[in-house]
Amino acid sequence: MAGVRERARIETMAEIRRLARQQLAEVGAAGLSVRAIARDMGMVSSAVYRYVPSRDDLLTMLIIESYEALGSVVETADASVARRDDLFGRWMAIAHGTRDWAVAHPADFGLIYGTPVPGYAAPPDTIPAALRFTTVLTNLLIDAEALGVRPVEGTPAVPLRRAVRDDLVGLAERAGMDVDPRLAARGLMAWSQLMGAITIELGGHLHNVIDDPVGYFDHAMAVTGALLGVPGQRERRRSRG
Amino acid sequence: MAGVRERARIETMAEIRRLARQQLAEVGAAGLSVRAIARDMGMVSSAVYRYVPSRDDLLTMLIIESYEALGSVVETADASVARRDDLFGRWMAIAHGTRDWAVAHPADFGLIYGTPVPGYAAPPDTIPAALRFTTVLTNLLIDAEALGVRPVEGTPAVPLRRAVRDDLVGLAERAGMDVDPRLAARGLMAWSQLMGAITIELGGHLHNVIDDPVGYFDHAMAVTGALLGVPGQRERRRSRG
DNA sequence: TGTACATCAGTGAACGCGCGTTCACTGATGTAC
DNA sequence: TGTACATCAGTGAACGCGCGTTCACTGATGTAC
Repeated sequence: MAGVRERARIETMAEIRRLARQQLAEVGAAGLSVRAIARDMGMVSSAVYRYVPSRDDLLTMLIIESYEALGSVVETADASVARRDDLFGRWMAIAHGTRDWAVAHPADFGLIYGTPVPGYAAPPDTIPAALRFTTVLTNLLIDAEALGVRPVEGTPAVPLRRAVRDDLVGLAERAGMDVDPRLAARGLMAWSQLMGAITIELGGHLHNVIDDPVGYFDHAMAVTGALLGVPGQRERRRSRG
Repeated sequence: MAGVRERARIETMAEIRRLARQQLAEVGAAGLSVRAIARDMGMVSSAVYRYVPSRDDLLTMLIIESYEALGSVVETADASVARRDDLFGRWMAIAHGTRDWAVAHPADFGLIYGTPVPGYAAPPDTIPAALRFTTVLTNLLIDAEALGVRPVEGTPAVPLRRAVRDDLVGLAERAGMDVDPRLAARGLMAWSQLMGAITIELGGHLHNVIDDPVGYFDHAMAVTGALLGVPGQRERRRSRG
């Protein structure tokens, strides 16, 4: 019957997380305060310690949750594209999914991809959660390789230094990808382009520059997709017609 | 004779800034504390108020200084390339200059391009300082346009939405550039790719992925440069030979 | 060159505030018999 | 179904700490005559 106590505990826990997240948005990670949460809940501060071992653990919890939330959003976005060989469509869905989430939850995005909080080292528990996002991208690369995409076609060929090549081969191996290191490099670049575009927008650096941030983002991601070697609708339509 | 008093004042001011910057690195922007600075200087906390009107003004000072420092680094990097028509060389110098500075001063980089501190709104005084960096990039675009660079050549053509096109035309006009909006878009993208690559590296997201971050960065920026339409050494050598 | 006054760097105490965390406690909810 | 005991959510006080900012002050440095 899920006991009254247990149900209450779950609800209280959820409330703590909700208020913590709200505080994150209002005062930032460094300002996150156990006492403030207690105050918002109409509790005495020590009561919160029945639910959360310490402030740092609370922060870790929020980080993991944010990774999970973004991971889930991106998995859904990718999965929403029915034609699995529409790599461009999948890339655009992933990119827009990420941006939409980041714009809706800027503080959460900042928590995981923003300036690291000095003195706080994210514990290893966060790694699996963080992998959800990158796995979606990795799978896209694997499918691209399987479909015979080569990043060099149609986009500039830039040589890869030996050391970087080795890094990328290692990355591919660990991820179980059998992928050309150049394609892997393009994947990483697409990732950082995505994060960079979002970071710059959230940082307000497009104010008075771009009034249509979605439009600009869409364009930038389309170019990035092309750079990945993933043909856009236009190109594909042409090559089919 | 620059008066003893005046010289002392300048030195003390410099010391405050130095310690503030050190604190920034150690505890982050949110943890920046007037009292801690005073403590480090062996002064009483109220003494600092002879030099700095308030904590927020101190933060603003640091932001402006960081923009100036980065701007200066990038101006120097760009100027260090003797052949002004070597657009690729200039781009690479700018990119590496930015990364080197960011790696050497991660907290300062975070202050200006990292997660915004909630509740703190950068005053307009920061704008001119921020423009130093973007002006260097803008000039590169202007020179690219003058040299007849068209982003479409050799890199994927992706159509620009009307609204974004208008934004970019406006941007170009305000910056005094007579530049194809597509080229302007590529310039913005290069900027966000640059910032994204650095943010991701500083955030530790390349740990256990890339052991040679400089090499990877160099590759990524070379590809980005090609995307800008700026021919790389290799291509240029070939087209010359 | 010497004196009288103004400037200003730095002191020390205080105001009112917030923080994380511990601990002994009360009283309600759950469990075993 | 009823009683005895165990569990556990939440209390309230306390520890020791840090913060930004103001204010009346002392004493050294600078300036005008």
